[in-house]
Amino acid sequence: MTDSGKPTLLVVDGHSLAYRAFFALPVDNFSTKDGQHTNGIYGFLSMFVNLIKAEQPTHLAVAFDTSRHSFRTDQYPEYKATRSESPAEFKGQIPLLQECLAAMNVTVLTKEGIEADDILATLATRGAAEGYDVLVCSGDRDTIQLVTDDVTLLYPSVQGVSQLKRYTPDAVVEKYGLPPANYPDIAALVGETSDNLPGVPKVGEKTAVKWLTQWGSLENLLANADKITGVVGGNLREHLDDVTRNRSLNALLRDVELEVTPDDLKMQPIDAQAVRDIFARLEFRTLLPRVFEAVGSGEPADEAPAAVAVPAAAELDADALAAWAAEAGGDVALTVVTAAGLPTRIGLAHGDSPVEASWSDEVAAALRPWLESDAPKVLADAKPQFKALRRAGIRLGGLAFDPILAGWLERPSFPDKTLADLVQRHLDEKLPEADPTQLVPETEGATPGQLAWFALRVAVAQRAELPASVAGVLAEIELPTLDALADMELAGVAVSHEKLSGFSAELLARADGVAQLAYAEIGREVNLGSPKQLQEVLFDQLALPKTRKTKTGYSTDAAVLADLRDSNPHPFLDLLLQHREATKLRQIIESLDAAVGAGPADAAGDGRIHTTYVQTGSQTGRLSSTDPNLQNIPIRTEESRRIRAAFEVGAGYETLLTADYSQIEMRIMAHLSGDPGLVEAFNSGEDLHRFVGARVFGVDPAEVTPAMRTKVKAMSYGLVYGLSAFGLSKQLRIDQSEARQLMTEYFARFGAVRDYLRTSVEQARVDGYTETIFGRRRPFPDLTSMNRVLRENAERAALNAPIQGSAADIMKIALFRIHDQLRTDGLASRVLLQIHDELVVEVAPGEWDAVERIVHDRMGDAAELSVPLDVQIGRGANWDEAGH
DNA sequence: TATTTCACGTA
DNA sequence: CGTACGTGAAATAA
Repeated sequence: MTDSGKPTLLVVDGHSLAYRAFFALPVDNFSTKDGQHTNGIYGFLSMFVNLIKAEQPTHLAVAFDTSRHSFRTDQYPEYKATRSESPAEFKGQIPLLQECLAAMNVTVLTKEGIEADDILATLATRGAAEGYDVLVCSGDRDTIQLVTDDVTLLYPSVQGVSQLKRYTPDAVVEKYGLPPANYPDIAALVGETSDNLPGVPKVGEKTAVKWLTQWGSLENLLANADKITGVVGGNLREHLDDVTRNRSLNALLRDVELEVTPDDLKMQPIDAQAVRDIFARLEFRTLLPRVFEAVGSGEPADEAPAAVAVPAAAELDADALAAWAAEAGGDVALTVVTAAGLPTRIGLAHGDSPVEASWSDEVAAALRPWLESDAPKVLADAKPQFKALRRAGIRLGGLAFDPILAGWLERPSFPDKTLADLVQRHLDEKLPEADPTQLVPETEGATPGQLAWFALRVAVAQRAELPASVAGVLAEIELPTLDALADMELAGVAVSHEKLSGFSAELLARADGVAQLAYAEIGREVNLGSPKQLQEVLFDQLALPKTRKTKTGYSTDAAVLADLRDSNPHPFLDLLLQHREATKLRQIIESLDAAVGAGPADAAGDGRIHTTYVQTGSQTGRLSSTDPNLQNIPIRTEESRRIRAAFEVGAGYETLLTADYSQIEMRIMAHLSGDPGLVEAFNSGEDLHRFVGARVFGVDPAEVTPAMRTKVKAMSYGLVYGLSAFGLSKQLRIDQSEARQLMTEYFARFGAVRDYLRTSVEQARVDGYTETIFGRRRPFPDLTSMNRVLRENAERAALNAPIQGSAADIMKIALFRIHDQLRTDGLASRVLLQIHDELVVEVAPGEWDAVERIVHDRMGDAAELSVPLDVQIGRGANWDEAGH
């Protein structure tokens, strides 16, 4: 609202300003880590929030061009024809910018065949007529014609996009000597090179203004063209048509049919979560507070009209609750509120009548039959609730849907982490949440019954839009796996504190000793853990050749140091590598040791480590493991295996069993590609790499040398990741030409593999997603990106996704079948760990034979492929012994 | 104090 | 210029 008391309408030309920002800001400083350029978006938004803060508009819209084609190009095909193609780096930014604006609830306007400036002109004209103070912000000079007492133009100066010059009628007169309405006349005479609209030769702004002042109007000037003397007079007479054309083209349309009126453009509170999401994606950090400051965080304690009345949950006693559950047919949503890993409250919902109760022995006893039954249940983020119930002695049955898992399957790249996110996305409502920072929250959070009510409605919405194949993955793979994971987390794995702490002390002593020697080599003490200080030592003090560049300098990673050691041997390098190894191992040991018995509050003191498997933790379908991560325990070096030796069979159990799939990804490649050679390799029983090496190098399997085997092995594994000749040469330390030769030979023998990889990416480009053997999908929007880095990254990931994902599916199927069968067969043995293609099982006394058979068979028959699934079993008192 | 970067462990 | 993850220390921003 301005001083005049009139509302202020701000209309912005999104395209022209983003384009200016694109050139004003260096691309290099504004790209996400996967290569999406963001400088235009950032520059635009930065200017935009400043503008909003400074001008405090009450109404707001941003207009965009739809394409280069418009009614002007219809009239005059050469219009803007000389304008060069906008850079590839810019193209993808406009849709993302529009997403940002949508998240901010800013109206974005486009219209086919109409340029953004015509939309601005229409809104400005209408707004002024309807009593608004109008601000037009555009980088196109033609918008000067819009300026009136009610319409001010904000035009970016050459210094930068954030410096906006205000054009009022007076300012226009001051700059051009004529009122705004005459500006198009000037422009018509002068012409506009950037629009490919030639004007009258030798006529610039000065002459144009002089003529127009003298003759009063363009029409009068043109009518009297024969009275103009000199060369310019002749030029004018020769270019009368051009001037008329220019004048008709540079007149902005003021009556474009729009679906909105100025009144519809009232500023809306932003969707704070959506803004956070998109900014996180674009890796904008400093912008977020600025946006919130300019337009408010939009988190409406103030006005948020609850779109839908949330039904109050009825508080029931144990018997009433049990009766309610027994009567409810169909899906019932369930929410278990937990504290310290145990249930405290429980809520149920079915239809529009949520009910709830505090957890008690009575409630547990009354509800147990229903909870353990197959009656279908919907739980959002079921695993922790499942675990809490198990600690209370109840094993939940009938898990039918989990909105969090469903959301992840639908959008694995950007999973919604909470029910609140899903309520926003699928219901477009706000889940009432208490402000955790307030001791006595102003806003009440949803009660357990209400949470269940929301979860059920989200589930209904998700079920309606989940593709059948994805719904199948949820029901047939993910939900059964969830049960198994909960049990694995509860079980934990026994780890010997004694073994760990002894080793840790040893490593600490060694690291110190090595560090002292390293200091002696360079004559001073530095922090060997600091890449920055190491760069000084290596490249300044020791003047070693510069290595691979990183964002902040030159790399000092192990591969680089090993190269450096070959070319420029120096004792410091060896000592540094030794120090790294020792400190890394020690760090791993320390964090494991801290997790023994400590762990989450709910598991303290049992001498076991309880990891958490994040079922939504990957984009391919794999699990991830956190707190601590037990999927990256060292194995490669002799020394590091001492860590695995600390993972022991627990009290009351007899031994550990490890089982792993050998070359599962290559087997999946063989299956998916149907390559006869590769299929034969796996069916022949011959060692895979020996077999492949024999084919590639044209020798007998017996004659395959270790060097040959290493090469084809690297090639085979690299294929799965989309390896290039460059990458292969680097890894094998051979010439690129030799690497290329190797690839050629390989594909000559295994051509179907290449065909498969090629067609699967092309198919993904068409579909927009990849699919595993079992129907798990992963979207790949970047496969059609104009940005080469983005596109090629997406291509490699798309190549890998069906293979890694199918392997993950197979392992999950094997895992829950083993888990389930151990229980139904009445065995006490239990699965403890999953490391992508390996399982670790704790075997109870006397159960080895039965357990080995179950594990072997269920892993072997988890999927029916055109090649066998080979399973290796190991046995030992600890993980190192059991491994192989 | 919170977030980012580098390095490095696994499949 | 090889996919998929999680963690900790140091550096950097706030």
